[in-house]
Amino acid sequence: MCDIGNRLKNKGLRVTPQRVAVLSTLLNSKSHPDADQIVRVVRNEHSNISVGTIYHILDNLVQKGIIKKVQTNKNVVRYDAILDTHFHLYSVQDNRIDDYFDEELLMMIKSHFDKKGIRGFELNDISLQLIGDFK
Amino acid sequence: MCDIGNRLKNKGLRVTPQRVAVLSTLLNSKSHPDADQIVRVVRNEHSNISVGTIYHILDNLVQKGIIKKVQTNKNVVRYDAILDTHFHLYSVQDNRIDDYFDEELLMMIKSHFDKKGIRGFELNDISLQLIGDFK
DNA sequence: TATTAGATAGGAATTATTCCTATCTATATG
DNA sequence: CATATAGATAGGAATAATTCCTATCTAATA
Repeated sequence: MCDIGNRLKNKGLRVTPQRVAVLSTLLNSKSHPDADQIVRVVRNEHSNISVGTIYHILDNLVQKGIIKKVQTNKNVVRYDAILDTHFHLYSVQDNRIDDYFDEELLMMIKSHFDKKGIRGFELNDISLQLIGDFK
Repeated sequence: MCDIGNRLKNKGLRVTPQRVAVLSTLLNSKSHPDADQIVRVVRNEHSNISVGTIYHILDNLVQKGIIKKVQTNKNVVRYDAILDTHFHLYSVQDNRIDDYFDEELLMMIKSHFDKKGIRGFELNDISLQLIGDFK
């Protein structure tokens, strides 16, 4: 059984062609697509998969911690198949979100909070967007 | 002329009761409301201000740099009247977003990027969300 | 291979936002 | 202070993103 099947099975989700199609589409995408973009790619290959199902599957995958939602300031939700904490380069102009891995910065921020913490708040995850323009 | 009037005028926006109501509502709010919440508060006092106008005004204010949009992973846009770069405590459970000011951390991150930069990317702003739970 | 809990298709419903245009008004100017 | 007008608003229709509904289907267990 392929890796994608295992990811589903390990979290107690049945392995269906629809879920495999959605998850592999997201794994193959570098651009943090929204649901509509995922729908278009998935239905290119499997024209019979319904839109509602794709939304439903994306929810499943988020609930089970197999994928994550990406923060935006638009009224669309975008998705990310990379679970390890990492950062995002966010270009407003071309609506593009790229991954940005910076282990040094991540350690710096983590140790900052390990030391001082935040009164009244239990920190679980860090989401850093670097806003600017690609050149 | 009050401070709110000046904020508008300085950016070349006419001072109208509608704009004053929207901006002062946002300034008085600590919770980074979405448009619908702003609509409800504004129309509590001024029941004749139309919903479309409030959306339009929020856009104006963002365009002119008088307010900012806040990143979320829902399909609603939320707003922030504080312009200085600061961070957000983000609780998924109760859908609450609080401000978090941490000058030390901000300086740390800024100087990190002053030193090393990001190849192929011009950095303009930093958006950091601290995800967890209030206790 | 039969059973069934869980998944999907397809479309309707809902929610958030944008668009449209006739009417109105803040403000610059005489 | 009266007025002209560029810009703003009201109200509702239109669009976009997502969720909901339910009859049907199927992966996986025994």
